[in-house]
Amino acid sequence: MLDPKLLRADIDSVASKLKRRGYELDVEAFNKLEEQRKAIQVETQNLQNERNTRSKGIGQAKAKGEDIQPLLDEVASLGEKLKTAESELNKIQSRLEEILFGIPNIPDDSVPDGNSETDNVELRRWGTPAELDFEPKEHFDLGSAKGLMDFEVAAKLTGSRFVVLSGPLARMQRALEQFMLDTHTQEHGYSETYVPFMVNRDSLFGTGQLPKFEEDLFALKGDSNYYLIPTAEVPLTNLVRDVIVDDEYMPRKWVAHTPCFRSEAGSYGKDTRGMIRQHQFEKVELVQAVRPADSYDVLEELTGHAEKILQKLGLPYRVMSLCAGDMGFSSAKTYDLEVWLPGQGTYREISSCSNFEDFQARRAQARWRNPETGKPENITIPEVLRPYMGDIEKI
RNA sequence: GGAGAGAUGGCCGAGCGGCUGAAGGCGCUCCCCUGCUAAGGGAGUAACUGGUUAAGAGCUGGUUCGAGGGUUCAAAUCCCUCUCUCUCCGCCA
Repeated sequence: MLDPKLLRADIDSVASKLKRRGYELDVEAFNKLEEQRKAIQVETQNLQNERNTRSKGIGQAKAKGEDIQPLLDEVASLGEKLKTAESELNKIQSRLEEILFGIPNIPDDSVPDGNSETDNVELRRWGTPAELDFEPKEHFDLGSAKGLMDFEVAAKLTGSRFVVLSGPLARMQRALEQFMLDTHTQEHGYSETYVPFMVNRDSLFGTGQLPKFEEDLFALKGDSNYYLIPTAEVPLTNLVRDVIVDDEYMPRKWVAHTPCFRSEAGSYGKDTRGMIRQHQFEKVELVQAVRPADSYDVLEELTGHAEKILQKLGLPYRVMSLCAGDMGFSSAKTYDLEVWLPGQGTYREISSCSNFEDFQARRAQARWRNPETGKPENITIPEVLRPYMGDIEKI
């Protein structure tokens, strides 16, 4: 959510920046509502003030043993007036909020113009796609041929857009997860984190999936408050929801491996073959909470961390700066990493790095200030697990 | 699933429906004292937000004692619903 003060102070420039991403802000409507809000809020607070001082007076009179009936008669009509004013104020404020929560983040000035994918700007390439003297196959042909990747049996178990991996392929997925976690924790300074795979509405609201994108989520048991996470970004970012942290707390660097669940509503017919657009997939997510002034440097740094993984794996890729019209709702600037897919003869998105500025923080009421340092305690690791944990003996 | 207890400021912990934004303690900040250390004395110490303003300075309002409703002139205090935490019993693919 944008800073309401920014909208009050300089709505025109906000509107023109939002226009770059194809969002039309109704300036006139907002200003009008805002004017009403101000008038009614002042009136309401005046009435509250009157009630407070009068009630105090009644209390004091009673304490002195005076007759309070005349005073009670005086305030008789106050309650009704206050109630009316308050409900009017609530109505206007919730309308303002509705507008506010529906406004996407402002694209940074460095974000290229454009409306769609085709306007994204390539920044750099790494690696060269191999020259092959044979016809490369798609991953699903390779996997299916070896009997290690089975979409049919997954469809039987659940439905379309799921997969069963077997033997070395399942193990390779695990190896990738481990490799990424180890690289990010040991070389890039992230703190490994295990989080719930289900979150409540407040958390989804904090990162901006709700209220607008409910249909992209899997909810549990109808009207329950539990949703499967579409990305670990949700639990990780919400770690600091409603929290005021100390300056020393920053920067915070989290990495988590989780399954992700997406309904892929609206993408029917797209990428129906293979593992590219599944309802369930594994992801290693990086999230940093940093001081506002550092956020753009950190975006570059974090993108570099993601690139490092592809470099170590020897996978050619390119870095795209998404244009204003192609960025996600909460993002102020986004880089996509696109990896070369020999079977498709093209680069495809594999990773996405965004700076949300204070958009999510404000939504989630995450602020910074005071620290809470816990004392570390030693936990002995069972011997058989040590090989999987870099041979350390204690935590 | 059943029975019970609880949720108050950075932390601990009081709190008869009005004079409690909240006693007391700890912590923290500043000052005094003490040749170091320890101790002692004094003062201060919630957040958010509206209006005003160039202002995150000041002034002046409002809101907040787990959350949401309600009763009342007045609610941390009374009533209802919900969430979470703790204890005991049951269940556990």
